[in-house]
Amino acid sequence: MTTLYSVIDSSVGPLLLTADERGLTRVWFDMGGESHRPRGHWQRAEDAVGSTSTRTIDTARTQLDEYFAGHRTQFELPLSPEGTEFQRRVWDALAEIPFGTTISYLELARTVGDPRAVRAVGGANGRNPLPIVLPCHRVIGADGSLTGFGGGIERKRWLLEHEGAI
Amino acid sequence: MTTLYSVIDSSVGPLLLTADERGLTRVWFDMGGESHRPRGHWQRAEDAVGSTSTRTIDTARTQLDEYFAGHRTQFELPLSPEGTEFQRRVWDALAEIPFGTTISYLELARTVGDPRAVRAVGGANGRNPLPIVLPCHRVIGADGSLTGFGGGIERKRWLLEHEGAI
DNA sequence: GGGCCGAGGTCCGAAAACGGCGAGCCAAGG
DNA sequence: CCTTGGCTCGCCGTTTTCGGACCTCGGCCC
Repeated sequence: MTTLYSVIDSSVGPLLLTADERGLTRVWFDMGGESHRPRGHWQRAEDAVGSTSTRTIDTARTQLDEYFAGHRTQFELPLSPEGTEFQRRVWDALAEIPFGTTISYLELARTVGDPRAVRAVGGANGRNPLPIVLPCHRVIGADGSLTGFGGGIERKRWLLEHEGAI
Repeated sequence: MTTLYSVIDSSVGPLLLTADERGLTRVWFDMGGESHRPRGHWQRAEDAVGSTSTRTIDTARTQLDEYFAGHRTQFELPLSPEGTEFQRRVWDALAEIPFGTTISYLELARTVGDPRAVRAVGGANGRNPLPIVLPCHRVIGADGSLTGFGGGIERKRWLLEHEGAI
């Protein structure tokens, strides 16, 4: 199971994408420092044309471009996020939130099954490996505050304004 | 990083070898039961001729044959044992013990740096993933007793007699 | 020979700390 | 009154920490 990567440009800065044979594994924002640098054992997607993983990254790039251009409201590509059973349940639920909509952590917890698991849902949200594609930015505080975002509140606000959901 | 395997015959019974691109990863004795059965996701070395890993396994087979035939007293091939930093220090030290020689756990502990870490060295020895190649069988009790061996004391005795070190 | 103890690293399970929250309460300002 | 902001507390999955048990021993005593 080899991992490929590629960096693309976007309205919220460069994005580092990684994928394996099963699908897209991560989307990283450039937060400065180490986190945005490719790991040593990854291979450049450009050097492995024709592979499944490369096709996944190409598709992701295309659809993200369309999203930022305002021509796409949902993503359709193979995903392969790694996480616990609970986290995957939360992330699955994220995919159901429509473009331009927001919901609260409480509501999200409810759809996941346990309204009391609010903070746990917050945690899982914070560890979403596929921001933008899995729209964790559409989850906000019950009082309407933006609360937090792995890529920085600024990017969260930008995305919500771009979707006309501010 | 894919793992290849192959089974070879030896004077102490069949040996299951595994290797990855970096080198030999494990040598398993047949202890009966599950432990000697290849894991599902490994590939047969014979089905991947030409790869680095296959060459490693071929080399290992050849050198082990020579060792058991009495024509070889040390191994020269890429190794890739997995373990903690402490364990690797111990295993590195193992490689320095000459053919036909024995040392005590205490001496080994000393060369590793801390004479008090005797039992820890015993533990690391017990988890040596590359028996025979990394000669953990040459480590015996300070009073000359054989004490223990992952592959069974019988094999330890056989190896030491074969090396004329009994 | 047998038994007891001290030693260092690892493994494993238990317990505590930590969040991208929400509700309830209280105090201050309009 | 009503709103805001600041606290406190309970909730739940995850991560980290901590404490014991275990071990291919060696030294000491009987």
